Amino acid sequence: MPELPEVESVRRAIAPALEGRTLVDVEIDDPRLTRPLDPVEVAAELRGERVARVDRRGKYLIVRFESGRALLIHLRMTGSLRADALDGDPHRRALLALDDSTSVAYKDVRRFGTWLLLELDELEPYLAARLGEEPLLPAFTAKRLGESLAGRRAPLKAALLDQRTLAGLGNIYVDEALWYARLQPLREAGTLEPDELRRLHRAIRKALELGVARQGSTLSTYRLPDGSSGTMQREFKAYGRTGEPCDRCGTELSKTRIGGRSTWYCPRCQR
DNA sequence: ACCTCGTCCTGGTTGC
DNA sequence: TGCAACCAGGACGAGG
Repeated sequence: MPELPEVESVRRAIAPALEGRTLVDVEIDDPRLTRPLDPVEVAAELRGERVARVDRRGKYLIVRFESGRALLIHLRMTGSLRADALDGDPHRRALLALDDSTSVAYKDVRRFGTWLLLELDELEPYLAARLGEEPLLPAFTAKRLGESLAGRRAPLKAALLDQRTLAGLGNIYVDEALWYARLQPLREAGTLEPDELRRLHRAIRKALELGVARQGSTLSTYRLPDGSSGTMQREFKAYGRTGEPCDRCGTELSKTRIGGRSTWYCPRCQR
């Protein structure tokens, strides 16, 4: 499931292939990808655009064109960008042909992913309405985290999955961060003490930075643009480890369901 | 304003 | 063995 570390890993790997290149042909096969817009029209709009830079905000990839427009790509569950045409792949949903005769393909088995073409003045409002602080930037502090959780009665797990609290955490990295922070996922989000907020702030940073360093976690479909796998799954402390001993205290890890999402935690040292 | 839940999707796994 | 039911979850909209 592409979360911040996976999207950032894809960005770093695909940026050199796209930056400075002109889209000489664009093919979009799945109407769902550009919904509610007609994929044929979006493809036509993209043709001739030259890529200035590839950025990331939360779990969004931002392909910025020299015209000022931007293509906002969200991989959702199973989307992936590949530095390859992926000819014959039944799950290829779009194909970009570049002016250096290379191709970038978009593959998405479950078709949750989205492509949105925005004008220069639409991009920042679109993102600002949906996303909180960028957790790996200096502006994200324990104080800011406290402010975004203040007064909230939802469980910590649910509050951290909300992209407006902070941008980029998904089911995996929330469980990992809460394990590092020694905080119970059902804790009421607005009740954290200053010391707990500092622990959570450090833990979020730690989980995400390790994820980026390992180029994301490959459980089934996540791949880097060259088709290789991330290795963060080897570092999991909580996610998916039902019944395994906690690396800190040895207690068997528990699995529960919070906000409709599977949640793993240590019932002894996460309070 | 805040919170929870159902929906969209497909393929792999589980259970009868 | 075959097939149905279940499970995975990011974002969004409906409803409380």
